[in-house]
Amino acid sequence: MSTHAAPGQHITSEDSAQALCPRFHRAVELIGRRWTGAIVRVLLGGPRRFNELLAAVPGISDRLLTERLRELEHEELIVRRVEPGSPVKVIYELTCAGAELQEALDALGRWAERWLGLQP
Amino acid sequence: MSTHAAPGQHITSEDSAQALCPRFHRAVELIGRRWTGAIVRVLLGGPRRFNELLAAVPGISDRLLTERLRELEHEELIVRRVEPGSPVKVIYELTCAGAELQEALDALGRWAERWLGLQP
DNA sequence: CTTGGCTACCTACTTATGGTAAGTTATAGC
DNA sequence: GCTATAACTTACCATAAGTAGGTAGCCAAG
Repeated sequence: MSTHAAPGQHITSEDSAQALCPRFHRAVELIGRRWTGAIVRVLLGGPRRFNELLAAVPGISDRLLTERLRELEHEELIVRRVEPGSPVKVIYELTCAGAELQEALDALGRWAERWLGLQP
Repeated sequence: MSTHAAPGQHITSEDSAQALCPRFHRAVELIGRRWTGAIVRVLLGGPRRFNELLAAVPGISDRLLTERLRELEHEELIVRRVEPGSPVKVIYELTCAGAELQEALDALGRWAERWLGLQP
């Protein structure tokens, strides 16, 4: 098994590409991106406005929140809804696909409760 | 778990710091780091040697694999065992804590099967 | 006894991603 | 006209990831 293909060469399906389910890989890369899991978890609690998310996800910057929301929208895990008015309200909520991440995120949450101490 | 607010409930800046369980946050930052989820998932299939992991996780470089393995070892999700011999064998396997990620990763895997297409 | 191969790394360098701060547009209140 | 708020942009710098190449220890072939 020549794993590491010569410089510049691409890894082909022969070599190990199927060793790990590619959909799982995509999923972990997607919700694993910094802040994404946290954002989705907040949205599991119901629709939220931009600034509510900013407050609910401690540490994230507005730039990154925008970026992550765009990505999630593109992946169709959330929808963006604009309510016109005095100051416009932009509301984000989970799609069906997004909401179904609950089981996985809850399982991860339970694991974290059990195994992760709190010392940083 | 007290993490979720009821649908529609308002999140204020006071509770924002605690709005998202810090352990969950650590967990998602930990297994969300690039490749980490994939590595753990391979190890759920049993102990693996360095080069076996390299082959089983398509796309990862040896440098990053080393780095991720060190991190996982430090977090006590895996143990590193060296078997002396002609060419030394270095074997990585999950600790109890690591093995218990199975539920969460399986749930994510099921979600990915259901919702993620394959087009890259 | 030198050459080449294997395993499990390490070092240096380049590119991509994340973080910080300031600016923008539009509307509203004073 | 001045200031505020919401939801972003833009510009810039820091950190993380990707790539290339090298190393040490051992073995077996030539």
